[in-house]
Amino acid sequence: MNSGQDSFADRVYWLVCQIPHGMVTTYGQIATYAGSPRAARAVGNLMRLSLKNGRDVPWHRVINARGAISSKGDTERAELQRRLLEAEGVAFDERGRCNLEARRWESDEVYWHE
DNA sequence: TTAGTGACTGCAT
DNA sequence: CATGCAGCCACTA
Repeated sequence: MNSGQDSFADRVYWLVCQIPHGMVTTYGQIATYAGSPRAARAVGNLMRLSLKNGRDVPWHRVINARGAISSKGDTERAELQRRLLEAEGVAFDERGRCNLEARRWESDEVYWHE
C-alpha cells in the first residue's frame, strides 16, 4: 500500500492511528504489522517519543503482550494510560491486566509487505 | 559510524 | 502464576 519510502516509525504511527476507540493491541503486534516482528521494544520507544513530542496518536491503546500496561518506572504515565483506557470501556483486573482476547485489535488489511 | 537506551518478549525457573 | 534474563531493534546524540 505504501511505497517503501516511509520509515519504520512512520508505519508504526500510521498503524497506531488505525486502532479503534475501546480497542487495544500489543507492541509486538504493531512491530509485526510494521514489518519488523522483533522490534516490539523499538515500538515502545516510539510511543514514548510520540508522547514527548506531542504527536497526535492514540499511544494509550498499545499495551504489552500480557495485556497489561508497561510502566517501567513511569508510574505517572502508566496511570494516565489506564485512566484513558478505562474511559473507553477497557477494564483491568486486580493484577492490572485487561481481557486482551476480547479487546485486541487486528488490522483487516495487509498494510506492509516487502 | 558507534555506543547507549528502553512503554518488549519468550522461555526457563 | 510471578520473576529473571538474554536476545532483539530502531532511534538519538
